[in-house]
Amino acid sequence: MRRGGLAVDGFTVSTVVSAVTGITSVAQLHGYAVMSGLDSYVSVKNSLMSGYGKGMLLEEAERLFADMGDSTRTHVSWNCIIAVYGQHGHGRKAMELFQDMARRGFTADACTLASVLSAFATSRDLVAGTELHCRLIKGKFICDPHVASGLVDLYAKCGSIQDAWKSFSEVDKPDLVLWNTLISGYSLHKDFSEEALLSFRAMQRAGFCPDDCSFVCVISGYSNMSSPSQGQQIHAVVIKSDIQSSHISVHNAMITLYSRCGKVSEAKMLFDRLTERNTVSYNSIIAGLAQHGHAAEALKLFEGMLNSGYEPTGVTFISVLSACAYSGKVDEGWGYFNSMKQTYGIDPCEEHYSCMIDLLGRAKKFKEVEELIMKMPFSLTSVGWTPLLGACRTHGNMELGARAAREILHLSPSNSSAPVVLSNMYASAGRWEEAAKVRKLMRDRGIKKKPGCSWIELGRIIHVFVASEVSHPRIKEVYRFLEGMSEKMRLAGYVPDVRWALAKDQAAEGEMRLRHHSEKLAVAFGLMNTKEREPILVLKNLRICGDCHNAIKIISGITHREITVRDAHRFHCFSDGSCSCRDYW
DNA sequence: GTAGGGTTAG
Repeated sequence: MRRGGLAVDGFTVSTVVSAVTGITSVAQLHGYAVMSGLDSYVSVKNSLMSGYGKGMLLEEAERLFADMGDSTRTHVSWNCIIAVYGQHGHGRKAMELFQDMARRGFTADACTLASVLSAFATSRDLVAGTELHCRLIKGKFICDPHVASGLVDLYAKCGSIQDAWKSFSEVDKPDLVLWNTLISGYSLHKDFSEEALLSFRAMQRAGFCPDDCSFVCVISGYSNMSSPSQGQQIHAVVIKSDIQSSHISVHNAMITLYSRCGKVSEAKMLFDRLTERNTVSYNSIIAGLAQHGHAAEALKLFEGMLNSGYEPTGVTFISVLSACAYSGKVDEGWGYFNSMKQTYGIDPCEEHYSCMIDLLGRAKKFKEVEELIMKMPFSLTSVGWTPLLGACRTHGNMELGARAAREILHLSPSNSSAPVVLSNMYASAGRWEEAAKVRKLMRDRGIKKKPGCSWIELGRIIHVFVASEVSHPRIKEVYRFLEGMSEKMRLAGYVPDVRWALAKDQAAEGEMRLRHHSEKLAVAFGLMNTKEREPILVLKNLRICGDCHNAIKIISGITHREITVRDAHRFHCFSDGSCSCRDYW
């Protein structure tokens, strides 16, 4: 351009700067602007501020803004710095500037509000966000798609999905991004996966052509549904849409979708075929492999990732540490945990500590767990206490388990799984009175146990089984089938483990209850209704019970079937009488 | 010249 003899003005530099996201380029352009005197243009300063913000260099942006002073600033300068604070998750700071701006006589526009709201969404600040929303209700701004998407995003990320929908419905003509925000909001909530799909279709009916982001959002909604046939269906839609070749994030979402549907080998194939990868691609496949118990492969891939020059992130380490936890690799886990800070400059957050607690707890190293908790730079929330409680149950550490359960109940009083686990622990140790006390506490507080349910998809129909419930139309056949198999199971070494029966049952009654566990019913139904040797997949909302785990191992041996059960934590792949988790879970 | 949505874990 310069060689062609055309003048480079402030506007050109602004345009170029805003098109550049890499920080080195922004710094270079900044240098160029200073040298050529173009930095006297406000528009250039504004764009440089945005450029620095996108490059996560908050201080540089702040310096530019401070140097400008009130005489140079325009309302766009204010909008830019507010957006930068939003990108860094500083909601309250964005709000302060928003108020400051008004005090100094600058008028806020839709652009300003969209940025402030997005800042609150990023910082999950429902209180401040709602306050701002209330002040907007009388005005025209809530009908602006940019402002509305800030509201939808805020409410969805803070868990108020109904309010997200309300904010969406205020807008007469939603644009593509607003639709995507709604779909993404639904996809964040497991119970609203169906709505994510419905919105995706509604958006198409409204005449919009989904972009890469729409696909990413709807695919992550599908991932929560864990329905293999629907997973394949959306893959077909992606391929047909022709969007797939160019968008790495769509592929990454598909990798997760296949993993969560129990098809980790398909996920791996997809990953292997990628011509372009990024850190998230690695994070996705490492997570998938870890959840399926392929710890060695996950860790090998992690090493491959490092060798190929990809920088791991905090999320990478969550998968890596959970791979170690699932496979009992204590020393390796410590090595990776320590390398986070030392080698990669990543400060471990509570999730990482929680993985370490899980790793050490499963390995029965409770002393090390307590030391780690003492050394932590913050106090544990239920995120960390939950795996510890699980480990205490596995190893029968009643005292520490009771403490963990108390802490969880204190921190999140409506948590229903902690008291159930605790009362089961007491019950399996024969401490019935204490078990009953916990049950009473649950009743008093109105805490209800989440019913265990398992489901299996056959011919695109999802069959749901709830423990001890007889609502499935063919439930009698299922019981007959299990009855018919019980002798073979006994001969193969199955002994019912009544420690997993709830409450104060007599042994015989406990055994009956075990037989009614939802995962056994779903597995039996699968075996009855599929061809010989056909693998089956069962999904469960809670963790698989120890007795079912043992029973399904034996069933896989006597029926020569590959049976995969995905519970709330991970996948168990049973075949020839053993499980991919090697009984370490 | 400035603004809104996305993938990964638990």
